[in-house]
Amino acid sequence: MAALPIGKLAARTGVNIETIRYYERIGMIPPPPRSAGGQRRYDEIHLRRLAFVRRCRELGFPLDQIRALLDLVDGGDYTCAEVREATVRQLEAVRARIADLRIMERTLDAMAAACAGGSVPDCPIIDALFADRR
Amino acid sequence: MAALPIGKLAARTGVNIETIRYYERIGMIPPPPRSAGGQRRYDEIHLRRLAFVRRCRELGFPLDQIRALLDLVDGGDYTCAEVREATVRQLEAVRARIADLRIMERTLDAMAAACAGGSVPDCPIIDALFADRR
DNA sequence: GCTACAAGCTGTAGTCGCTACAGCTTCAAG
DNA sequence: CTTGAAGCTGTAGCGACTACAGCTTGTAGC
Repeated sequence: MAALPIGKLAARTGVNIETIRYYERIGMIPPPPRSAGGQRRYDEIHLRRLAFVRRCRELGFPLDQIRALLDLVDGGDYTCAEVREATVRQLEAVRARIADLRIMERTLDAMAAACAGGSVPDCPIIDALFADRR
Repeated sequence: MAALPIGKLAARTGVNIETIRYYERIGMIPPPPRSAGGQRRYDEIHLRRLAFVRRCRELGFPLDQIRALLDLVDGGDYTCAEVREATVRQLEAVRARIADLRIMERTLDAMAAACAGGSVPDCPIIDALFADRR
């Protein structure tokens, strides 16, 4: 029924056209059938799958993990535990990244606070950046 | 006095050898003098400068911003306000990134909580990933 | 002085996840 | 039937490294 050209698929999933073609090239999504003239024609299954990839990307999953997830789903014999495993691992990765960034944030904030921001050439930020850590 | 070969510089700054050569190639650090046989020999000035770059990278500054910062310092006529500007902008970038990641964190956490993790093949995480946002 | 072998050299290619062309062809509305 | 939007392939670029391969140099111990 719905035979979406790539532009419509892009509009409906929020995934860039170039990115869709890229995903196909690297095997993230299956190659769709083509029109007589060679243009890609997508259906609801492609839409669902691409939306899944998009959703995972928004949650920070790397492409190879998404591929693994899709393989699980495609296999049909996946267990909830396997999926939960991947999710928890990703959650931990996100938390680790946040922890890193929070250190950066505190340091930058302290540096900005130490600096009056005047037109004097002697800046405590530069001093801090040049200072040896540890 | 101190004529450090690249390996020692790497050890003292915590910057990978390959990365040091890369920084030189892209003009982040000046090319050092060479030994008779063509090997790089660094001094304290190089050490300080590389440590500065390292410190900025740890704080998440992109290389071109670090370059701008170094240009400011090299010019000698920088003002505290300019440096503070760059720092505050970087702080904002870090905070924006944290905000993004916290959304991911909450979503992943909710998904993991919704999932019992049993060996049943019907997984609420997969359902959530396939569900339309909005 | 000689011998090992650690350390350094250059240049190129790969990583991740896209994004941006150039130069062409096809589709679909009027 | 025309026209302009949309799609096609293939390649190259981004940022910030990292990892070779295949060679040369430096240096410590004898």
